[in-house]
Amino acid sequence: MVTIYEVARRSGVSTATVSRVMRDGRGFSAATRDRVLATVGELGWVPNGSARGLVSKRVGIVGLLFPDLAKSGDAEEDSPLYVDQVIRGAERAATAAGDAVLIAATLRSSGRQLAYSLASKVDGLVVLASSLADEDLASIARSVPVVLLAGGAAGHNLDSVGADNRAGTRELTSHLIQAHGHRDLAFLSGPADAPDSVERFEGYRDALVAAGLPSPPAPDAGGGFTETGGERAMKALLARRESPPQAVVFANDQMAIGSMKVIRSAGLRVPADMAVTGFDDISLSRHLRPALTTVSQPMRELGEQAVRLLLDRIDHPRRQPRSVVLPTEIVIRRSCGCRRLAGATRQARGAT
Amino acid sequence: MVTIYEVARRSGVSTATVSRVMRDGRGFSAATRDRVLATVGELGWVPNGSARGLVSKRVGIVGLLFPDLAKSGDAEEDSPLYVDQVIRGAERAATAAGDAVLIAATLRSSGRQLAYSLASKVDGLVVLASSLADEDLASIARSVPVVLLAGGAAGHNLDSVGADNRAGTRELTSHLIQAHGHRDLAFLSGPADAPDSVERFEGYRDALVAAGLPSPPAPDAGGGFTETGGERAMKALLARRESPPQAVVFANDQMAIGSMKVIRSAGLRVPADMAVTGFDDISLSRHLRPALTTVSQPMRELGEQAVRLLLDRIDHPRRQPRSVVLPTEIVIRRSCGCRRLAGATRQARGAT
DNA sequence: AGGGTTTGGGTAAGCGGTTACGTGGGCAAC
DNA sequence: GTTGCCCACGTAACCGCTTACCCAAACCCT
Repeated sequence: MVTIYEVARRSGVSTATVSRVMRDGRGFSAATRDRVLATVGELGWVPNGSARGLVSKRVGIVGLLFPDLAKSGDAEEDSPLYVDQVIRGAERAATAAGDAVLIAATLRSSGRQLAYSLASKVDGLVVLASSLADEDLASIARSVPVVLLAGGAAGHNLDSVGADNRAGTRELTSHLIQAHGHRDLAFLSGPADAPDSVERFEGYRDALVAAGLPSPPAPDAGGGFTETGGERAMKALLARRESPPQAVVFANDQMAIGSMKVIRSAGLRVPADMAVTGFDDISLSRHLRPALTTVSQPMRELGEQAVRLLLDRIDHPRRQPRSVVLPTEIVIRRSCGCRRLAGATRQARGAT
Repeated sequence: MVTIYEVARRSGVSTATVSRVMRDGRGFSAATRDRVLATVGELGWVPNGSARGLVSKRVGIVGLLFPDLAKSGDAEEDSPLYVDQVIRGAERAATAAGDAVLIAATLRSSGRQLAYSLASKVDGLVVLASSLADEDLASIARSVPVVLLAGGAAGHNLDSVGADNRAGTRELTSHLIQAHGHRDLAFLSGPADAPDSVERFEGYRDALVAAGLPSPPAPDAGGGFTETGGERAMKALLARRESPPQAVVFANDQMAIGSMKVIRSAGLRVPADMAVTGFDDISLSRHLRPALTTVSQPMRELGEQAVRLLLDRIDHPRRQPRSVVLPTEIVIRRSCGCRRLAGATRQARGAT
């Protein structure tokens, strides 16, 4: 392994000069710079990041922790596209800042271990909701900067970024009520502990209340944030009721998609017999037949913002924690019963 | 920032003992261990990864370099799901081995810089085809272990993993010819420099030749590996010919999907007027109407294998480079004209 | 009882960079 | 001819761990 000493020796300068050439860009002549750079190229020297990180207290890596749904039981194909987009966004923001992103998926069981292992390798951590038990999150946050993504910032005094779930679902549900005249609705939730799902249910309830309909105490059924989760939730819903509701609001797109085949095999048609909506606007939803009416949230931007907040936090450790809420937007397609798509989307800004 | 010295002092032991407790698990009494662990918990100490990496010559991080198609021009939504799956696979294999994955997307322009920046932070690199110019790849590979993913291992003497593109496309094309009796086919390629695309075209040609049809010198048209790429390629194809071909073999799913609307607006129906096939079997393809006949390749496994090869290489620097080819499998759905799905898939093992 | 081995644990030398500080030469200002 | 300053560069301490080596006490055997 070639080191800075070797480079210095071969260039006839000290290691300090080599280091300066590689960094600031001052304190040496052009001739020296060229000589050093030539040696570097010749030797193929790559400065050791650990050594650099050790002295500068900054490794140029941010971590992204997310829950691995696929691993924890459900089918492979159910893996959340949502996370992929967030990863992409995080990568983009980090690269733009000269950093890189370290990713790790937590199982319920291994979360704590993994988080600590990550923490030792990064300058800070972006933690997606439900990747970590609350106590582990709190513990980690004491030793490394953390920003929370998509929920649950409540108890912890941390930076956080999320989408306006509540306003989005409220707008969407209102559309179902006002534009389509539905009065018999149901909400099928994601995992009980997912803050996203909870907020979306609240938006749903807001809309019902605003329309003078009874306020449901809890979601009608629930499941994972996955296709099979949606399948199960829909089965449970149909089994529980004598007649199907006029419209079903799902906590996310994948659940809505998963429910489709259950609906069909129950002899029902979407949207004629039952309107169906999702949340996220994953790319698949647009291609579906009927195309899925849903709420789009800026998944990639979520990842970007989270990393930006984190980098800012790293540079300013004692700044007041901030909370960023990105707007969502309803996307009207066919599955709600709409036929024409003019003026189809509109932004849902909440007052949360 | 709390260090091992602080932990040692508070526990009344030396740093050596703290280190031993955190690592091997020998050379200290149970009482000492408990005392140290208690202090660690109390202080929330996380060992500094840089310091550790500096002495142990191993940071426990592997890098994954991939091309960012979205960034480099085409629309956002065209981003390759394929890569996301590879990332997940890599993450899984790395986590299983106690490592983590650092990801970075290269633009054409910034590739070299980025690769070096990554190289300084990792123990090794998985490089996806077309993330790096050939010369940069060679240069990087001299200073850090590299395994190549999905192509182009030819010139470089590196470990590599890929899917059996050629056999997959051959089987699929043969199906079009034999089962459906098509004799007028077209192939629409991905980026000209993508080894995957080239191999798929070769498989296509193999099948034509095997059926006694003329061997085309080159793809009928091409584009990026994206929806808009498919759109453009299909437009070019239709513009160039008097009548549409009976079947079109695309270099990947996203292109096939992108072409659908062009086909429809040309007044053609899939598969009645034109059969269409893809490659990859992204999750979207199953949900399409008509569902897309395609070749599935184990994207996640590709990522897993690549990381495993890499970790192996890191442990054994002078082992002979290996090349792993994973089998592909044709997935018969509706877009080729098939109506019944019995015995729908079969593995395509090549002799490559 | 004496010598060898094991056990528990301390000392300190690095790992490969960065950077505060020091130094000598050249040059402008007086 | 001094003095003072800037520039280009070297010296060496230090970042926070790991581990080779050393040592004392306890244990075991003949």
